[in-house]
Amino acid sequence: MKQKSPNGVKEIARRANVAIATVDRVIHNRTGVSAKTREKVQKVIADLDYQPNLLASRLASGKILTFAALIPSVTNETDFWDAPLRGIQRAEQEINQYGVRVESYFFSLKDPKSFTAQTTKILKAGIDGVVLSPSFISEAELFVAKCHKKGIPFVFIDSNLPDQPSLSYIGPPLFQSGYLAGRLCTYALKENSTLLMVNITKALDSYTYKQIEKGFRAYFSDQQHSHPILRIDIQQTDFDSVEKRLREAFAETPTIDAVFVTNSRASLVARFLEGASFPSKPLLIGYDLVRDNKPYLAKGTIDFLICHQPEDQGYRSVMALYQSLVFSTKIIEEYYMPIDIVTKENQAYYRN
Amino acid sequence: MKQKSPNGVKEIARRANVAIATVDRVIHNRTGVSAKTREKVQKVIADLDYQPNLLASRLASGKILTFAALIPSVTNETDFWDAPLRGIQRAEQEINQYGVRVESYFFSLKDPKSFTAQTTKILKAGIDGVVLSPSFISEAELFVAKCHKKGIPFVFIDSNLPDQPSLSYIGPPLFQSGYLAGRLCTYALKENSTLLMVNITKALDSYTYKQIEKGFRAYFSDQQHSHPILRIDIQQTDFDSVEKRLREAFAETPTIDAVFVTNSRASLVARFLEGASFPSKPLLIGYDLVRDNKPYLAKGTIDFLICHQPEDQGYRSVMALYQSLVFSTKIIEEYYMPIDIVTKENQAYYRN
DNA sequence: TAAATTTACGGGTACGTACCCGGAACCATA
DNA sequence: TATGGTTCCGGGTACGTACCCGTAAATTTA
Repeated sequence: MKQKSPNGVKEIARRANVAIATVDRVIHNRTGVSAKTREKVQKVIADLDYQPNLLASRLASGKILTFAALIPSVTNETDFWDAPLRGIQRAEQEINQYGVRVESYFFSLKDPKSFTAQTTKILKAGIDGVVLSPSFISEAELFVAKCHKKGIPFVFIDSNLPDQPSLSYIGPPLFQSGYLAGRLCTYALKENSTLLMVNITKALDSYTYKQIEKGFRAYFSDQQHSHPILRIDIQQTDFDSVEKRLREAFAETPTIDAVFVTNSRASLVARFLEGASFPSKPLLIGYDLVRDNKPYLAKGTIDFLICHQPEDQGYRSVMALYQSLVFSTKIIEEYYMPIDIVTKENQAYYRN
Repeated sequence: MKQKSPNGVKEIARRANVAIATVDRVIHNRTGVSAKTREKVQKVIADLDYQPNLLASRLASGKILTFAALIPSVTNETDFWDAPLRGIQRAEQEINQYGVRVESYFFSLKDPKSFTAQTTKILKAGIDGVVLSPSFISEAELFVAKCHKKGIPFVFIDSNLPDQPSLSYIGPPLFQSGYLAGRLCTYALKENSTLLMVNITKALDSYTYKQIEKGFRAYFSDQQHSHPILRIDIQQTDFDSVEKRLREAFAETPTIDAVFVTNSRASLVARFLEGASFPSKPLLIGYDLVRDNKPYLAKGTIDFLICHQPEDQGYRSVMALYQSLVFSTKIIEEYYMPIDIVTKENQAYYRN
């Protein structure tokens, strides 16, 4: 009934009067083909607008790719990295149908050595691609240099190391997200309000915080009317330390009407605010819909959380490797996540 | 070197002492297998936790699936549906590697007959699955009834027809998005402010508008202090009609401090606001980052746009069909999109 | 009990690509 | 011319599954 005209390489071989194997050589730029034959075959390929059948290709090759994901472990201090991990696993589930494995490696944010230890493991494991959070800058640089030498592609997730030969960076546009935080603060500001910016972290000097602060300040310098910005840095991440410093700050500066916490620890400030009493509660903005923040957002103590779809970051990172290695797709070098505003009202529908 | 233990059906056949064809019969619940043999094979399958190789499966079967997407065409009045279309095309690009085609059918939002005409075409085309926007309720019901009878799965996109045997609904949670609009309005409200809610549409009676309004009102009835809500319905979508009605409304009620437009036509209101003069510009909230809204958002005339990732809706709709038909994955019946808040500051990073 | 059905099952080929292996043609050297 | 080494190319099998076809066994019918 149906006249079957052979498809793919077979048809190319027929038209070019060569064997399938030769077509294969041309397609994969292998040696062992004369210039003349190569041209002839390439012409036929172009004429037919040939698209290889990836099903058949991957089936026949039988290769299985293994990716490594190197991210901080979830601790009881923060479950932020649970979301990217979920995304990574979702991606794996999707593509292991097509012969791809993803192995997750975890390190402690408190211990650079744990990071390095895992990188050693990864290099030994014979991996085809890496997703990593370059939390420790020099250690990460060392690692990706080795990857680069071995020809192993890598993508950065959540924070970037510019000027590295990474396949891609997938994460937030930091400056602009600080800028947005500025805008959101304005809803609480009166004529002579003061803004409070709080860094609760040990790693204050990181690129991340600098960019966010720049953006935040830029917003106000773009406005006609400016407000004083009080900045406090709290190196200890326990509640008592935070409370002490905040109490001092509010005592000293009673005009604070908006608080911006530059990372996911807004819940600590929220707890403080609930314990203290104010004529009118200051506006509170933070980052990330992590476990500890949720109840305070639901109660309205936290007004806004800025989020960058951490799960999707994980998913996209793995898929970027997959796209690149399997389909040779060109990958966007810097993929910036959207800047999402999460509130009490839309939280239920937010895909973290 | 490497000891090859045959995989998949071959290994099952070996262990169960039957032919591959018999294993195949069991896997696909085909007839022609004795109860005893069937059980024996099923046991082996369970023991091995066998997962069929979809690459090989789809390669061998050679079947190609065809989906239809039935959505409104982009007009010069609104380019909203451009985004879902992009998502649909992105999905197609991704899965046509695996033997799936997606054909798009367009209808005019002004003409129910064009909708019906396209459904007829689709039914004739011998389609394996349908994505549709059920803009015309009774016409859509007729169509999906026919699909259901033929065993063709369908998913609703952007708006829903409850109580239909759809595979899935993918779209916004309307009530809650109206609710959020309420919250966002409050930033502009003073003690005795009035709220203005504007419907600019011919199809006012749709489920969509009712849900949004419910949510919007619910927000204010949940607060202690309530504000009067003025609602005006404008059936003509040209600027002159809109201007006239708005002029009247603002003249009559000078206390309007926030305007909520219940669909993507906020740009019309923005244009009016820019033409008029106010002591302080009312807050303006609308829906969707469509072409016409963008400049007003950038200028700050529109303060917030609520968006529901229309491109992703298109993508997810197609993928839902794919997942269901190819992998027999169980699909979430009602997939609600997140409620995104787009402002001047984060617009550049919003993936529409 | 023999013949006619029906049921159960196995052999084998095809899907489109990857890649091994072996042979022909060509070239250089002695 | 004989020998050895390249370069170039084709045959053929494998990947894991789907499905056609043929036949032995079981069952029904005469």
